[in-house]
Amino acid sequence: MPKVFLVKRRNPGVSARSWDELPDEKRADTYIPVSLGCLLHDPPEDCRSDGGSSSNGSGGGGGSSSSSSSSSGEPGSAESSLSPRAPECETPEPHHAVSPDGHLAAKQHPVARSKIKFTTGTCGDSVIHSCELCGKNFHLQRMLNRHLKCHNQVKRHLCTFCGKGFNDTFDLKRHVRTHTGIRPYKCDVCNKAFTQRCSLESHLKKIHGVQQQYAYKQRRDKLYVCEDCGYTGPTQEDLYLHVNSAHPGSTFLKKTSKKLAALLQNKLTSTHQEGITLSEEEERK
DNA sequence: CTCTGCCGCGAAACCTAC
DNA sequence: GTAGGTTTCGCGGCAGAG
Repeated sequence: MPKVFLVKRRNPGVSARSWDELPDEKRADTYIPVSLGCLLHDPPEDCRSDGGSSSNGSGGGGGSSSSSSSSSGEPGSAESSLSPRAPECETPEPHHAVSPDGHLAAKQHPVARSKIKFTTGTCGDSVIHSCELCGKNFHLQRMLNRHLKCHNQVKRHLCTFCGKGFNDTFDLKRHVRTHTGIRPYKCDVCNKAFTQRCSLESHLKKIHGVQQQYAYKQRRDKLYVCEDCGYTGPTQEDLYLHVNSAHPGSTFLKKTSKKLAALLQNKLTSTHQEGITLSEEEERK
């Protein structure tokens, strides 16, 4: 990645990974407090409902980014005023929870990183729905609705390990891998493993010179990952069978839609039956 | 039709070798 | 200090579930 993008001011002499030990005024101006204290002390329903009081500011803006802040509506100023630093509820201690499979949680301190990206305010030609907060336009109302979540201080999906909040379940799921150490994407060449596909692809390209055969934004073959043990399978059925046998109490099984579960169970029993009839036939021989 | 989960992209922050 | 690789995550697009 070109260093030209690394334009954020850093707090001299202080590792960003110990920001949570510093008072806010000593942090970089792009710091977004984790507000874990609030998360831990406030009733969860407050933190998890949309439109509630402030909690986690990450993603809500308030920082500066050189890359994409341009174009209509002065998004930078809009977001800055929108998201002043949230009232602090600092985390003096990492939340040492234990994951369902016994991982000691939060060996690392929770990290409040400033990942503020400004939107450009442009989104195609047929612009209809406009965000009043940052000026970004959307061609569909539902896209605007979803976008509005990113301005919301309250994150609906909280990490059980460190308390960090996310707008998206997948973002949370992806984040949790940093605690569980599950790295589903393995390099075939050197066996190094990564938590995200793009990390693997970046590695393959830079280290091994392997160019991906996918077009821009083309979806890759889905990899089904067991978040309990890191097992990966090529199909959902494969993963279901694994979880069913290895982690019967897994939330994955509860979350799997009844329709799909029934489908897979049918398939499972039918293959089981096939196996029985085959063995019976072999016995007759 | 809306909501939600998943995806890929891009970028900031971090790490480490030199 | 610099360069380059890695980690992490914000967010728009898309597709499936409800």
